[in-house]
Amino acid sequence: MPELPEVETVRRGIEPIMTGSEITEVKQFRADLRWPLPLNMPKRLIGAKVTAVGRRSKYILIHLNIEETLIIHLGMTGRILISELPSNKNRVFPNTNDIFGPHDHVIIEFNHKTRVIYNDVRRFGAMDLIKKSLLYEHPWLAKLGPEPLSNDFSTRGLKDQLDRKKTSIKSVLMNQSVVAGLGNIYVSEVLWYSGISPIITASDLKFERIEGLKNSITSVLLDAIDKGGSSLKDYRKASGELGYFQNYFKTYNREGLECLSDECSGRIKKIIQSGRSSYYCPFCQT
DNA sequence: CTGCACGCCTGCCCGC
DNA sequence: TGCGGGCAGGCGTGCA
Repeated sequence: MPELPEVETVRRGIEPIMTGSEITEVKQFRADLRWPLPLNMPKRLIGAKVTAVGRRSKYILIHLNIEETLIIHLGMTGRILISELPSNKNRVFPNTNDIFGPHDHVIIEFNHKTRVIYNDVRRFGAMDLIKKSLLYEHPWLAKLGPEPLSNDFSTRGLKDQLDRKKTSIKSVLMNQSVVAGLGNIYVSEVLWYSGISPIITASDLKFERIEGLKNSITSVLLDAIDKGGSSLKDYRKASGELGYFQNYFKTYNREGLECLSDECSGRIKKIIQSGRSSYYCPFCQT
């Protein structure tokens, strides 16, 4: 589910409450999500202090004052929600604040009486603890392409990648080793803003069009982050609020509706590429 | 090597 | 109303 803008929104939500805070308790309700959770995770985390909350692509990085960093991935339906711990003074039994949902899998509590709940219906998410010095050699991170909102992302670099790909631009932009963080929604949106058809072969794109594509990637992601990401079914901000970028979709979920480009009278078409839906305007995306 | 179908899970929506 | 099929924001595996 969550793509770069949603993950960044969650990161910004948890950053102020986690940074500088000490982990006082970790409750883990199952041994695995998509993969096994780190062995003895609660024991390894309790007592550690969060030094920073970072992000690489769709992965949240919880930096700690111990030798390990916690990596969190939200998969398709993962959420991170902040909630207050019940105060002992007002504690009643049963304490409704301690009744967790069936999809709450990990709870991390902090010294200032706030807790963070990891909830994931489909359990495609994952967590791992890895030594700081090996963080970017982790299999999840090692092969990622440039961060699209960093200086590592350039038209020239993107062109070098596209030139070597003989498949559709849609599939290539979904490939996390080409550029990190895009998913099915934002690839559709970015291609609409660039006027590029999702079915065009990546290596056929000329420099000028790739420059437009690169600029669209940057501007769409920044705009989506500004709007708190896109809330369809599962995604929520850490505060529980909805993002609202979905109200600005030009293509995604708009099959049969009119193209929103000026002076275009086309309708949005839905096709399947590599098993995933692509939405585009056949008239103004060429 | 590349590209792609598949599976992992649960829930929801649609058509019959 | 009930039920089966298809679909969903990701990603690693295995095969051609």
